[in-house]
Amino acid sequence: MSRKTFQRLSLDDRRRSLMEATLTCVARHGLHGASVRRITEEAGVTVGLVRHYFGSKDELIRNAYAYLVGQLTAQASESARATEGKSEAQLASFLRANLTKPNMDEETVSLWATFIGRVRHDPGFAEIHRDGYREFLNVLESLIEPVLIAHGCPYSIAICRNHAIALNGLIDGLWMEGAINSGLYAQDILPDLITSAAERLLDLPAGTLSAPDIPHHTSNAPTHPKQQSKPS
Amino acid sequence: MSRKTFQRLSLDDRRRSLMEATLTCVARHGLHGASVRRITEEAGVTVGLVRHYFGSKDELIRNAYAYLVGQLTAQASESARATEGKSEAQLASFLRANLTKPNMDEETVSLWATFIGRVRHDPGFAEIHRDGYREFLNVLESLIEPVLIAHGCPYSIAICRNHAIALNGLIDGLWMEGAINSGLYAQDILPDLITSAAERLLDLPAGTLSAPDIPHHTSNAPTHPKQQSKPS
DNA sequence: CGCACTGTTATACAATTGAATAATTTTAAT
DNA sequence: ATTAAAATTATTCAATTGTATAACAGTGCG
Repeated sequence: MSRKTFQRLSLDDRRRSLMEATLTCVARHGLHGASVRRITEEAGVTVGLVRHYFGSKDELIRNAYAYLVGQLTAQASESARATEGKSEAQLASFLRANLTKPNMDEETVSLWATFIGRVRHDPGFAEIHRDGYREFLNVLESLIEPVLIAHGCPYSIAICRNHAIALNGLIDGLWMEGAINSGLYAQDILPDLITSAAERLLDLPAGTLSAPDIPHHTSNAPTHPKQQSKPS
Repeated sequence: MSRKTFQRLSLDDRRRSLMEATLTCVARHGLHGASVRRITEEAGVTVGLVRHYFGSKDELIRNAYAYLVGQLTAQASESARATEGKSEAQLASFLRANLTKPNMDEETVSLWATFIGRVRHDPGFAEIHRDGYREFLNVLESLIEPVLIAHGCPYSIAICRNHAIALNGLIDGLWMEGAINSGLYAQDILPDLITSAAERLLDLPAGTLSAPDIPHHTSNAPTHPKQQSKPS
């Protein structure tokens, strides 16, 4: 009857390991099925560590949520930052990043929704969500602004913000429904769909955001390959 | 120690009562806090009835979810159907209905998100969600079609469907973020924002959807004096 | 090498959970 | 008014939950 041999991890490593195990368990079994025992088993440790590192299970879950939100926005804005070239390309890259892997992932969306359900009841969750959302809006605004200016669109802070709100809604909605409703339509259509939709939302000429350089191959558009009617 | 006096309810009434109590409890305490005991206490009965009417707690929750989804789409499409006049007005009415009370409600959105998190793990939830989503898309398509035709827009089944997908994404995203993020911006702006956004998404002339007849200048009514009556 | 520190394991415990069963009351038909 | 069937209550039970506590073991410092 020897004890389990173990390895001491640094504070950050152990905390991250527990948070990731939490996300895995919530994704697999839902919030109600993510018990401390399952989480710690997933992380390969025993239950005591939750109390040791996070004080309580709730605090662990809150931290895991913040960890997830951080990763999501970081990945998308990183994708924009990594795109060289004109501001249109960066905005397009950001939009597409939200509707392609790894962000566009059923498990991730499912996780996100599960946590959103707790925002209303837990002030800690509310704060995490609000901060994440605010940052997302800010990134979006900073990407929209130069595009509007470059095209001589009517511009003001209020206009820019409203565009960001609408665009964010579009991203979120397509992201959620698209990831969960795999089956009603192919997810592949979403990146092209959102770039074209964004052009119209921002009153940009058609084609501004789609394929300035790279051919995005709008796969199979059977009958009407493109709608380029521009009513005056 | 006499027993609790009780009243026999019809099968439908009792079932609905239990489903509504379930939604109330999930909204108040989250899924994990909606225990059979709390639910039945909310409904004013004892725990045995869950087994009697639904067989298991999971089945009760599934039914409550279907009940919620049904109410949501019914209310929105009812709002469109009740609007007399041109097809533009009906579409506008549908859009606005999704972003005003009673559909635009933090508790409702929170409920919806909580359930969405289970869609991935529970085939029963998945079916309910898919059916509800499909119907929502269909309603949207049937509202978009006549508007496109009336304005001589390029039209095909594929185009119409893509517009419905985008518009549905916009609705869902604004609905969710708007309801939960009260504080970052006023929810009042959303109805106008979505009508104007929808005009651009569908390539309609500006003003087509906004205020054809009715001035919906929703003067900032701080509190909603009238409680939305639940369909009995 | 020895020793203290603390990360980690192991175990215990009270509370809560969903479900099952038995007992009782209401309702409606006769 | 009797009676049978169904609805509802009351109670029990095993399993699981989150947390608390004590014992152990890996690590680095002297």
